Amino acid sequence: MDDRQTPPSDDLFSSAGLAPERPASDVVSVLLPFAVAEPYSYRVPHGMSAAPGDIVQVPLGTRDVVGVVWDDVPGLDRTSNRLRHVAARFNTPPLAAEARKFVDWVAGYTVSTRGMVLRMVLRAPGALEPEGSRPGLRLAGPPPERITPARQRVLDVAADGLAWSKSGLAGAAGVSPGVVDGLVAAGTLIPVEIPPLAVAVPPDPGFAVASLNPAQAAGAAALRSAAGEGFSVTLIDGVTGSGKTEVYFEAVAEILSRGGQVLILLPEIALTATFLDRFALRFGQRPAEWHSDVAPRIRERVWRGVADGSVRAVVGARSALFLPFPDLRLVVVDEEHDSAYKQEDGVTYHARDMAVVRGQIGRFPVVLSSATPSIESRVNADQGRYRRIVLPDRFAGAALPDVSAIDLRLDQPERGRWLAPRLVSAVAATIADGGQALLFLNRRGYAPLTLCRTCGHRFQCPNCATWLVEHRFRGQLVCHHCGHAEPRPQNCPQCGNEDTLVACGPGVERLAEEVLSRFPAARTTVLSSDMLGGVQRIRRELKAIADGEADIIIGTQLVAKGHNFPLLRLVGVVDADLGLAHGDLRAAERTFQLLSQVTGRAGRVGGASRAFLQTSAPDHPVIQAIVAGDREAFYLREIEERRIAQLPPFARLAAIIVSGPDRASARGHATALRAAAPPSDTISVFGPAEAPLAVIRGQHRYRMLIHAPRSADVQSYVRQWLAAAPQPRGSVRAQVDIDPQSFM
DNA sequence: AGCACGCCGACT
DNA sequence: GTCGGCGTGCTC
Repeated sequence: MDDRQTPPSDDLFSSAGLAPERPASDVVSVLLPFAVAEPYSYRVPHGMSAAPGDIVQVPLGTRDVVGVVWDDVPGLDRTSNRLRHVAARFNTPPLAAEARKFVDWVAGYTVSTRGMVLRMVLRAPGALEPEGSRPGLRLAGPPPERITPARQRVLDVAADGLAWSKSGLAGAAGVSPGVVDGLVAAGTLIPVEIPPLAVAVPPDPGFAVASLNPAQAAGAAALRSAAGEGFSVTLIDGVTGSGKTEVYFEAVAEILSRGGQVLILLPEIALTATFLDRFALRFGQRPAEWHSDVAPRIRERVWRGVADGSVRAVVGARSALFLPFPDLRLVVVDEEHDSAYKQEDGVTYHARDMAVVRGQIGRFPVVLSSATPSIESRVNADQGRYRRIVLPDRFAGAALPDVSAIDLRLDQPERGRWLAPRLVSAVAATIADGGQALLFLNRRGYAPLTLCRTCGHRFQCPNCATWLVEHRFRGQLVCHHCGHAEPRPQNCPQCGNEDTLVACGPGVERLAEEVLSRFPAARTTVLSSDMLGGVQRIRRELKAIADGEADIIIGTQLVAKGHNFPLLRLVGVVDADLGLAHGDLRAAERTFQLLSQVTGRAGRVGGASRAFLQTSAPDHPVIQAIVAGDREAFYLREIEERRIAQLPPFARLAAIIVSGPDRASARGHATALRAAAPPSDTISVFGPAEAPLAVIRGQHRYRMLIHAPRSADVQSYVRQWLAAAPQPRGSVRAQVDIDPQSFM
């Protein structure tokens, strides 16, 4: 029956004896954006062409879905009666071959399906429809017979002859929309179509060329020449304030002047606002912005602009790596060591590593930048796989702060207080002198644990194996893993006794309480990611601090990252040991990075500055390295320890996390999986063991860890294993995490 | 991802 | 006796 639909052209070919086969474009592979293993085959209708990269709509079951024509040879041949027809082809630029190859590669590496990776590419659903023009008004007709002051104001505003939206015009003239309607009825204003807004004006590489110091200039020259040489990775390694951004901006300028597209990745959304301004100062225009906080309409516009090449520069979070760039020629990964680059759910990938792969596929340079490079990148640079640009000095002679440890065993805070006498007097001296002091504590809320002093009851999250954190300001007990919140009761829910609940340990709110009682006259600000008012509020507070509107800043991790506080003279780390507590393989590295960053906040511009680390382990190598200002000591030691223990980057790790609605089902499947692990001489499997955070959001979790030599193909091993193993049943899940960063 | 198909509790 | 709960599995 399908034979009836054979295209006439085929008959012509066959009758002429020219082509024994029908044209291959008859049936195409279409990759669909969900967890199907392989692309599906569809027939291309007459009069439609469909080539790899084309974005199409195809029928699937009872509905139509969006997919992308892929490069695979179709799995079904044209005689198959399962074939259905491509419904439509979108009038958008095709997904470039480089981007398709990237999707395939990421899926292979992360042991996920290509469809799931494609889903990350197609994450701006409205972007495929052309943006409709908006209705507008323009001054064109004769003036109205009756003129009123309000009408005159509208005419004055519209005298520029440009197209205005109705509300825009009314607003600018200070009149109600009714006045504008009257002028439309009079024929004075005529309706016109306003074309869609351009997303971003192309940045100008020559707008404000920076003056660079000799080290920066050398680095910039190296990056500029790398721009024409195909794939390379360069690590810019320089202390806080050494001007890394200015250096890689020169690489950006070089690519922009060659007409290529540029992507700059940042780990944190809160950082992008100031960064966009900085970009605009150098290039005259803000770049396009891409992260989860961008409004859907804008996202669509950016997606479309990237796809059609009109957007030349994007600054974004890790997901920006999956934008449909047709001509990407440079990726910069700023703060490359940051753990926010690791996506932990869905397709688990590390954006820094995937950026390097993207460069390899597109044959263009990748730049990694950090004041505290990851051990992985540092080793790659040491071994010559990455180039390295070292920026040794701070700008304008700004010195790194003088760091000392305060041994909490000798210099104890009073009971129920968290600041040691030495730190208190340093804060007092700093603010008396007109300087700012930052107290860093990486714990949100008031207290990490609340218990009843009579019966010992502890408040636990109903969905997670965690204690509830008291947030006194909100009057709630909150779980930091699932968001569960309940009011803090007056009486103990277990024994019923009144006023017996006590807060244990400090959070930033409690620290603020202490600071207010010690320094009642000081202007104190608390900065925390859960602050009321969200990202906007945080940005305002950061600016106020930079403008000198605070004396004492109390902050979590948020304050450690990339914000410039020019007046800061003193940094006090309230609990320097916090990150070292749960000794996973990256604990030392992460603590080193965090402490370097937070102490580096002080003294960016002129003047002596100090930092104190409150610690119970002043002899710990990480603390010692920070106090001595000896980065190299830390790196050499940490790299050597990894080598001896055969841990990454000297070996490969992968994790399989089995989760289920109850402990038994999770454990049962994990055990069954373990039993199915293929034997290997070189690859070892450890576990299953209950995850350190055994329950999150009601999901009980077991972990297995796979350890393999660098040369091993872990992905193939895991794929074979999972293919042969029993499939999870019910709501049990098994998730693969290649190169795990978190072991919780 | 949806959506249908398929087997077990409270209702007209 | 039926409506509907969502567990399971398929979609070119």
